[in-house]
Amino acid sequence: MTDPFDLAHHEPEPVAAEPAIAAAPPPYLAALNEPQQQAVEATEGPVLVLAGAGTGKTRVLTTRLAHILFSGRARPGEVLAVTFTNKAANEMKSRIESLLGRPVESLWLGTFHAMAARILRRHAELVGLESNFTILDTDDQVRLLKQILSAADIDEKQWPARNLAIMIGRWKDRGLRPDKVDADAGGDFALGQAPALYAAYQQRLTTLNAADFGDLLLHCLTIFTRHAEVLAEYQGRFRYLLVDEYQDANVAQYLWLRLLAQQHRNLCCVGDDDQSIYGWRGAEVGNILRFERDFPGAQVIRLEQNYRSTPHILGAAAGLIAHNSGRLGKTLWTDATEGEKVVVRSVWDGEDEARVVGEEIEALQRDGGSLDEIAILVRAAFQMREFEDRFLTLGLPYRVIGGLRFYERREIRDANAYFRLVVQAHDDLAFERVVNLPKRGLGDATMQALHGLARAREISLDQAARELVTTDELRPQARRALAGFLESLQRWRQRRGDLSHVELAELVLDESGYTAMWQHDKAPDAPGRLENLKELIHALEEFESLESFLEHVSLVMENEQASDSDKVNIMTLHAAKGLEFDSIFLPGWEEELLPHQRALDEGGTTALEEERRLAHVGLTRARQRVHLSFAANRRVYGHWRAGLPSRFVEELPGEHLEMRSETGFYAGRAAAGEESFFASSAGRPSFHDPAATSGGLIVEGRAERVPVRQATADFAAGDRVFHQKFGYGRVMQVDGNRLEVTFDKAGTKKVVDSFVSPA
DNA sequence: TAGGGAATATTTTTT
DNA sequence: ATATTCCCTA
Repeated sequence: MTDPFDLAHHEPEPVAAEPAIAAAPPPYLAALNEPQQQAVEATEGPVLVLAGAGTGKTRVLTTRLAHILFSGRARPGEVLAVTFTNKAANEMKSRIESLLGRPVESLWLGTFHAMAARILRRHAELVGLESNFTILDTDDQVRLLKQILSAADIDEKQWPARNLAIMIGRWKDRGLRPDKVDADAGGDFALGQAPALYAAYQQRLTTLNAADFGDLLLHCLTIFTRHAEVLAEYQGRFRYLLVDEYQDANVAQYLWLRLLAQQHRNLCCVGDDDQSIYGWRGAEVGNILRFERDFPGAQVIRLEQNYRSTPHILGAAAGLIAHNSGRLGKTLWTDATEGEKVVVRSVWDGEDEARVVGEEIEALQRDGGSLDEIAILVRAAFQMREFEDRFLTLGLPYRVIGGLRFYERREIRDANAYFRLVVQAHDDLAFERVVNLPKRGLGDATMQALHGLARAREISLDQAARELVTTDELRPQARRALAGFLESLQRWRQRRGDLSHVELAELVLDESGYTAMWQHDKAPDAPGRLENLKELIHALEEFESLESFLEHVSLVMENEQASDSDKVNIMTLHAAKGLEFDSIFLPGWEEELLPHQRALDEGGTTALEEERRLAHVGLTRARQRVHLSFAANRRVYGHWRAGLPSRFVEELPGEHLEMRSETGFYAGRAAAGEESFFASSAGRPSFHDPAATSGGLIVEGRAERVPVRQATADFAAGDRVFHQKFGYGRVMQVDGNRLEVTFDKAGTKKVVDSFVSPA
């Protein structure tokens, strides 16, 4: 009620002016197609917007929100809009502001976790926390669980803390508090003690005044169910709720939304069941499939006009995803002209694949294409290296998207631990992290003593340390070091009043010796770490206080990606969701890699369908062209393995494909006495090569040997050839069946012609 | 306490 | 192959 920015007040057209608006729709509506308009205007009651890839989902979401505000249906503080990533939240915010033509501050717009944290800070005492509770990240969690495992005398070797963390995370995803977890839910983890360990972990978190990511939602649920008046407050407040990427919501998030939406029932969820690729981290496709049942009277609006891809790409994607069952079903269509067919190519191995992709990219570049508009989407990170290697030799600029985030770096986490300790003296995890960093000569013995005292007295490590230095318990050296550390902490805490938080941060990093530690480190990455620390200080400047910065770090820190010069993008298929590029390369469409073997092992058919959706996401990222490829051989963790084309290749409708496989290629292998890639396929799913009709490759992937194409190839000087061991090269001289070949990489060699094939 | 050598585990990722 | 993590010894 005290929102500083009350839109309804400033708005020249209050609710009474509604008919006039309807008669002449505002410009932002006119720019939308029919179903998009419906999705924007269906403000009342539950709405599910099924938005296929490239159908203008974000546009609908933002316009809908703007429409709700413009029409005076709600003030900014009465709208809750949730996303999964900060990137999505930021994008939505800036687009809404540009639609409204002014900044909006009081909106509840952010990630599920940020919004839940905001609520939880206000009512923390209801779940036994203080409002300044610490938010632990995955790393802290695992450290804590390690302690709990060792306290319970469980061999961390046999039952890794990380696995327990994942297990607990999944329980939290499903909204299960320790008392709700089945006694046998943990399987044989630590001989069935997992649920008890979960309870101990929660106990410990409360003592530490800390919450992990899952708790943010879970504690909210606890508060909502146990304190009707608190729930009622938020239910009354949020007149309209919007949810992005609903297919990614887990059960806890679903319950959270359902509770909050109960009073006004104006819940609009936007999502695409065909893009659900996060089941492995708790997302429940069931949420979106059950929407109409969960919210009776719900309208379902389908956005099916695709503004991104060509008909061939959409056709290929549609044919693939049609193999999934249990879909809500959408048929994407487009006005676009036909465009290029999806290029499917077989290659010998990963290196070959990278070479071919490199060539294609150079060709695109020659035709005036921008590298920024090209992306290589891989299933697993290890596939990236091959491309990086190749692009380095070609001098082709690239960037890798994803990977370690800024705040996950060790030095940043260390620095933050110092800040946390200054702000919150009893942050034991932070204390432990930095008490001996840089080395102060405080080892196991000291820590044992500290922990013992802290546990016995139920006090924090900081307090325990203060007591311990007044006794003779520690060796004089350790005692002096610990006293010095405590003195520094005290000094820094006192200076919070007279220094700005930025100056204080610099002082802490400096006086603690942390900066000096890296300055003296001769490791090659030390200078980079110092750079990062500088960047951290720089980032601090944008915040009012250390506290607000720390909240930002744990919840809202962006994955800064400098959009610098023109570069090819390399990323995983997961990281590509929500992005689009002119040209997409999809390497590694092989059995065991694209339907990933581990996914299949763990999740069976469900996982297979998720893998298929992943492939579908890959295809639908492309505006103009897709080149996909599979390799006959791939080096996996140092071992060569023969592979089969992915079953997904087979599932693509042939009319949208163009096969480009070098004829005679595999024969060359067979002739050289290698085990053919198809020959190794006995007992594997059979593979029908769509090229069989056009390219004269292998027809059925049965166990028989590929017919040897006996040297129809007479080589002449100047021919490009390929050799299994030496790679590509050019024939310099012919002497009977012996060739002198200058290889691109291996230099000049004499080889027998049956060992090379035409390239 | 530190540093080296062995052991281990390598899908996907956000908060 | 490789990177990280862990354990043990000096």
